[in-house]
Amino acid sequence: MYAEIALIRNDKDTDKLYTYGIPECYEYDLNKGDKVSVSFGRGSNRLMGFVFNIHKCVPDFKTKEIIEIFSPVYSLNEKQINLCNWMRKKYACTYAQAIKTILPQDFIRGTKPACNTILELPGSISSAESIDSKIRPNATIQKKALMYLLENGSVEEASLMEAAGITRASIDKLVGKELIVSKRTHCSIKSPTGIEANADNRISDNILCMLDSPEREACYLHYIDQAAKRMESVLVVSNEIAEAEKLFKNFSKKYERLNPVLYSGNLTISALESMQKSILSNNTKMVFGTRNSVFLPYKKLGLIIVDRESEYGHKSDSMPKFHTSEIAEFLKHSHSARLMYSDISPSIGNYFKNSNRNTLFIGKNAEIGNLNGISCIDMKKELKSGNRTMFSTNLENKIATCRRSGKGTIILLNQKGHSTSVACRSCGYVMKCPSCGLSLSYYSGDESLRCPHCSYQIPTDTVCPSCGSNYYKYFGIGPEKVREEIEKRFSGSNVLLINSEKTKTYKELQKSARDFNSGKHDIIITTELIIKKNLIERPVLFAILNADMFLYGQDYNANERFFSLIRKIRSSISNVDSELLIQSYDPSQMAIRHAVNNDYGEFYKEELVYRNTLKLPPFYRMAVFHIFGDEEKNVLESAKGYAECLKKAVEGSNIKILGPSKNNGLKYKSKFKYQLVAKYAPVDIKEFMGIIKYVNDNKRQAFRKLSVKLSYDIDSR
DNA sequence: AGCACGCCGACT
DNA sequence: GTCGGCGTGCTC
Repeated sequence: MYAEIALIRNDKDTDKLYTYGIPECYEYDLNKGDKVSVSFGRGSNRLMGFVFNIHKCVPDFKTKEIIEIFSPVYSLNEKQINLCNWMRKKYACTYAQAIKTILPQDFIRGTKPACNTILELPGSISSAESIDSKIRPNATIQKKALMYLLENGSVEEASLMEAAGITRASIDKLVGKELIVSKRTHCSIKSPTGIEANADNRISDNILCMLDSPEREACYLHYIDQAAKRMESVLVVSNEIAEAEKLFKNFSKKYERLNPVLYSGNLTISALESMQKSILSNNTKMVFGTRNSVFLPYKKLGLIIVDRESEYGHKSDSMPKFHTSEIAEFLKHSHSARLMYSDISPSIGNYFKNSNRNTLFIGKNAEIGNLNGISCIDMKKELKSGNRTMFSTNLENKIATCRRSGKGTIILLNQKGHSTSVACRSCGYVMKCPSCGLSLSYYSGDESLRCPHCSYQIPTDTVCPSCGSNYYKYFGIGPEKVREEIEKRFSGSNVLLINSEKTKTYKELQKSARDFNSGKHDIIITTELIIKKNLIERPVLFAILNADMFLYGQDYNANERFFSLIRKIRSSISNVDSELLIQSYDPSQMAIRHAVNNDYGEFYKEELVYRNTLKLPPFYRMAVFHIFGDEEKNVLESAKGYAECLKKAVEGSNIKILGPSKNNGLKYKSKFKYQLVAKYAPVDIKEFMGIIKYVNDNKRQAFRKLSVKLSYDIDSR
């Protein structure tokens, strides 16, 4: 009998199945999906691997034998093996990357054996003297091990390793010298891959739920009940653990009989093991978690809910860069499960996909939140009437009224610092970050200039470094400047500035919200941070000082994000006396218009036209390649080489390659990073995957030699 | 990642 | 003739 094994190595060269012989003593115990260890290469290094196939046909090359089988708690089940094969194609990733994504790290490292290895002394050794005569006098550990065997008779390998402090490799050597006899017992735990759910072939239609709480929860309950009645499992995937915890708390009482669990990344290995066992044995039929919970070994899923589908948290940032919804679609097919997406403002891409199917849309025109009034101010008119400040007359009056009536004000700004750029009025020199090339923001607190992207920071200079004049000017509105203005205009106001630098934890954010709700502060200047968490309780005036700042981003998602932001503001409002005011220099922009009318359908229609004419997703797809490393010269050279090879490979096709360009993210992983973007039509995906494979094979050695690394996202959004 | 093999120049 | 440095390619 032979097993085809995927090896766990960080190497694309060995990304294929290797055939190993199955020792006779293991033939009964070994199952597809089991974790094993094998020797690989000329050295005697052991590797972990997973069995992808078992067969009888004798290969026409030499084979080695499997060394050890591990406990079935670490195994992949049939569906997970199918998922691995699918991910390898879909994301152009390796077996090892797919397996590492599916199984917790601890399971790949874990070494609980499936079969016990029993060790004892051979008949020729019966006394301490005979041990001394067979080993060298300075081999203290070997002596300790043999003495332990002499005293205890037959022992398990693990207990000898612990008692004598001896490694497995040394035991192997002693076995080879016939100083120890090794015997294996049969596996006591049966592998769980045996019984598979009988999938009926009826793939039900998706559900897209656009309801806001509490109707949203009621909708979940309805479909969970249906699945529970059929004795099927339910998976609820949230974008972040706090959200998953909230749902878990709300739902777990009602569904105690389904033994609900909360799955998170920071569980201990023993907790993970017992959770896996409970899901495998179909004892646990309800799981709440973040994106990784889609990889648990479900027996028969009846319902998958992807909660807050449009949020970033659903996308993985390490290879393979999967999105929860992609894996959920796979699960839907392999389990014949129902799949529900839920978001008050679904992503354009997902809405588009589901519009072309028989998806059941729920709550398309549902009310969102309790907004009392929404208005839009044309700042061009303000300019004409002589108001050159950042506050329209209307806004200024409203803030004053709010202060008198005890209403709070929240000013939304997606900027940092005091001023977003600093330039010399005399020569036009603009202060820029030397590594990112972005305009430096001015921070009034410590009189510093900082890069909005990296950690670059310098003290403010009094003279221009280019021409020496002292005509510096600060452009662009940052939160610090807004605070100055407010304190000038509304004396006695207590302004709170919330940003991601000062408010790092959820607790700090909660405290800020409490202070605001209690009236300790009457005005907050913040990013969208506080809205997402639904922490505001008192009646408020929301003000967006400059909607154009959100809309003129270089990102094609800007419209979508702005529209979604307004929906979230609506949803976060629990108090009926709240209102929203949007200032813009061009209020006729369609994202603003539809956001004011709260009309997703119309927004979607118009946005789709725009995406289509500009050949953007969902009509075209973007793949992003990151080339990174610690030596800039090597990284740049590699990026250029990769781009050249890629461009040559796509010649004659409809695929377009942009770049390489410098990218400033990823500062914690590598010092330098360059980025390539490929734009392709969905019909060209097969051709494109072939090209990626070809280019990667071509460039692998060059990258390795220069210690440059590559990661990519085939379908970025 | 490590190991072997093959090619080539240097040195006995 | 043979030793060793280095680049390349394979590992079931």
